[in-house]
Order: sequence, then C-alpha cells, then structure tokens
Amino acid sequence: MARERREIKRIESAAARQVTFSKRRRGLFKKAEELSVLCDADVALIVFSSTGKLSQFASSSMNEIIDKYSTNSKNLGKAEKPSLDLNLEHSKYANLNEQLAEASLQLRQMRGEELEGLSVEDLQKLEKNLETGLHRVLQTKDQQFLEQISELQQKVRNGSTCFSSSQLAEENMLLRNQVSHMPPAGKQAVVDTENVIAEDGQSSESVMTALHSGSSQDNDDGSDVSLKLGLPCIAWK
Amino acid sequence: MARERREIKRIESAAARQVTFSKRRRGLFKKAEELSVLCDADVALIVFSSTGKLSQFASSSMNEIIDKYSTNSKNLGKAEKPSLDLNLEHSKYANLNEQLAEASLQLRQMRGEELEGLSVEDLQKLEKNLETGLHRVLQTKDQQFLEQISELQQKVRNGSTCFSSSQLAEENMLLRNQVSHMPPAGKQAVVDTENVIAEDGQSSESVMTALHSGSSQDNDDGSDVSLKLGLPCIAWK
DNA sequence: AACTATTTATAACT
DNA sequence: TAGTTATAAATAGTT
Repeated sequence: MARERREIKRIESAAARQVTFSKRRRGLFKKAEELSVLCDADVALIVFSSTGKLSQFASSSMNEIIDKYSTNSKNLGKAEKPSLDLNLEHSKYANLNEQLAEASLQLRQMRGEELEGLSVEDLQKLEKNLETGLHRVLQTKDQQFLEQISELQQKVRNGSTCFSSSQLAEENMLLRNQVSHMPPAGKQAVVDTENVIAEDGQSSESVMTALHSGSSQDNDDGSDVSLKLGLPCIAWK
Repeated sequence: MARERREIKRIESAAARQVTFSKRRRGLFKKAEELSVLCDADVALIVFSSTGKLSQFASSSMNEIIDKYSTNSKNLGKAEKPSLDLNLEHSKYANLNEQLAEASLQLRQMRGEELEGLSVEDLQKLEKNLETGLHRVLQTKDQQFLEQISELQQKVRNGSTCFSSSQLAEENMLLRNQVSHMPPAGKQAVVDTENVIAEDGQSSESVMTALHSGSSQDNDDGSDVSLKLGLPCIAWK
C-alpha cells in the first residue's frame, strides 16, 4: 500500500520490522476502535511485539470480553457426555439462555432496534408500552423533583439563612436540573414525542447535554441503569 | 475511505451497521493477520457483533495469548480468575441468572415499574432511552404505513377498481390508524400521500433485512447473549 | 518523524 | 448479499 506493494511475509530486517510494526499497529488499533464504535461491536485486541511488548485494546473491558469469549467458545468446543445430570444442567442452561435472548430482544426493540420483523400491530403495542413507560418515568421524576424542592423550601422556611457553600451548590444543581428538564411550554412529554419525528429528535439531545458534565465521546452509555445485553446498545443518539 | 468520509460514531441504521460491520470486520482481521506475519507479532482479536456473534483471530493459540496477556497485565493488581475450568460451569450458570434478572428488571423499569430506587439522573437516562426508542418505533411504523399506502395507490392507479371487502377493510384500517396517530399539527409529508413515493429516501433501510452468513471464523451458535456491565475502558498505549 | 507515491480499504451505489 | 467505483486511508520507501 505504498511505494511498492509488500509481500506478506516475515520482514527479515529487525529494524524494518520494528518500523513497520509501529506503523501497522497504530493502524490496526485505530481500525479496531472504529469498528467497535461504528458498529456497536465489542472488540478486544491483544498484540505482543516480537520483543514481547504487550499492547491491548478493548472496547469495553478486556476481562469481560475474554470471559465472554471463554464462555462462548467453550460451548462449542465441548462434546459433552450425556450424563443425566449434565443433560439436566444443560437444558436448564439452554432454557435460561433462551429466556435471556428473549428478554434482550425485547429490550432492544424497546430501544427501537431490530424492528424489521414487526407488524404494524406489534409496533403499535410497542409504542403504547413505551408511552406508558415514559409517562410513568416522567411522573416519578417530577415527583422526586417536587420532593426535593419542598425539602429545600422547608429549609428556607426554617430560617436557616446560613448556607454552607456545598449546600448552596447542591441546591443550585437541583434547581437548575429541574428548570432545564421541564418541557418548555408545559406540554406533556408524551405528546412531545410525536413531534420528535418531524424535528429529527434533536430537541431532547440538547436538553440532555446540560446534564452530564460531558463524556469525551458523545455517546452516553448509561452504564448504571443500562444493561448491555448481547447487543450493547451503547449509544443513545 | 470511500465515496464520502464517514464520521466515527455509532451507525444508527441497523441494516447499514450490519453491512459496515461485515466489511470492516473482514478488513480488520486481514490487517491483524498481516501484522502478525510481517512483524512476527503474536496477535489475538476477538469481536462480538452487536448481535452477540463471535469472530476471532489468533496468530498462535487464543488460549495461549490470553494466558500470556493475563500474566502480563495482572501486574496492575487484578483479582485473578480461579481455575477457569471447574468454576466455569457454575459461574456461567450463575452469571446467566444474574443477566436474566438484570434484563427483566430493566424491562420492568422501561415499562415504568420499580422506579423507586432510581435517582433523578437514572430516571433521566431512562427517559431519554424511552424517547429514543419511541422515536424509532414511530419512524418504523410510519414507514410501514407509507409502504402499504403506496402499494394501495399503485393498485388504484392500475385501475383495479374492484376491491374485495377484506381489501377495503384493510385499507380502511390502515388509513384510520395513520390518521389517529398523526400529531395534530405538523408533519404534512406523511399525510400528503401524493408525495410519499417520491421522497421516501429512507425506505431502503427497512427493506434490507440483515441476515448473516458465517465467516470462516464465525463461532456462532446464535444463542449467546451476554451482559456487559461497566464502563468502556479503553486502554492502549 | 515527516513526506509522497501507491496500494488498500471502504462508503455509496447497483 | 455480492459486485462496482470513486474516494478516503493506510503505508512502503525515502528523507
């Protein structure tokens, strides 16, 4: 890929090998990361140079990926003996696996992925579930805000006129959160979502950005709430 | 590297993501192998597609490299995994159970249940996820409507003036559905069925259904669904 | 490490 | 899903 095509065989000169190693390693790691980001894939890359130096990349956690790998490949590489016990174990296992697969499919579909096979009726059910869920979440959130606010008001009324700076900071944060996350015109959020289509969903994004102090990447992987199942849907655009 | 530069961020369309994944995965594996050959390096590459399918490459033996990796990297004080073999069965099972529990909790929370323990931030993330999912579901649904409507229009134009009552019923249902789910004011494009055919630039997306054919390195039983918890931890020199 | 001439990889199309 | 093609990237050899 350059001045001249290079045959893919071991480079004899140690110096040249080292140079090529540096260049290509950088490229390989870059590609690995790009694949993981673009395609939401989980990628692990381990490289030992010929001198034994280790470099590594993992899109999530190396140990997790390796675990996943062991589990996954053990399954296939093993011709199990059909002892009764093992069969039982195995079917229990398979059953669990099925349940998990089903659950994760449902999750992904609630996140709007893999909708291809669904009928209009299915989609409407999904839509309704989502609206219900969203509605409840909004209610709960508002409730929490109200509670926090009335707590703060309590404090104010109690004449505690002297705030520590940390108290002030906390109060500030709460209030700012509340203000920035209320729907602009008192419209119901559920109704709002209808319009998202037309607006290409940008509206909620700007709202969200105010919240997090900003991750280096713009994908917010909600790692605390969100489970990542098989299909890690990391990026909520 | 092509017709147009592509920004490195998650590809939203599942179909496009799948296509890109196939192409780039091939490229990545090729580069990995070339590096190992040219530079006499020991390379291991593990990729889980977003659907959980495993592909792998190892210049020598995967297990060997992983062992070497663990040895090399446990300097930083990692709790080593126990004898990998005996505990594997059990932990696999326990792990699955955990994943399932987590998944179903998530599902319930997306439906607005069991929100008690969540912080305001958690709730906001949930809200965002729900909005995104809803947005995508609505898009998909609209798309299907559009397709069905334009099909019907085709028929009408073709002079098929004689409808069976079931055809009529179906059409009726579709149209009624469409009307009832449209937002009150905006968004004429969808209602204006005349323009539908010409401007529907998105249709290819849903038409394309991603089926995968295994690559030689595909170790897939299609049932692996794994959980990933924790933050992406990107580490390479 | 920086610089190009080339080779590759790949995004958008078919 | 498998080709094709135009263009972006990677990189071999050189400085």
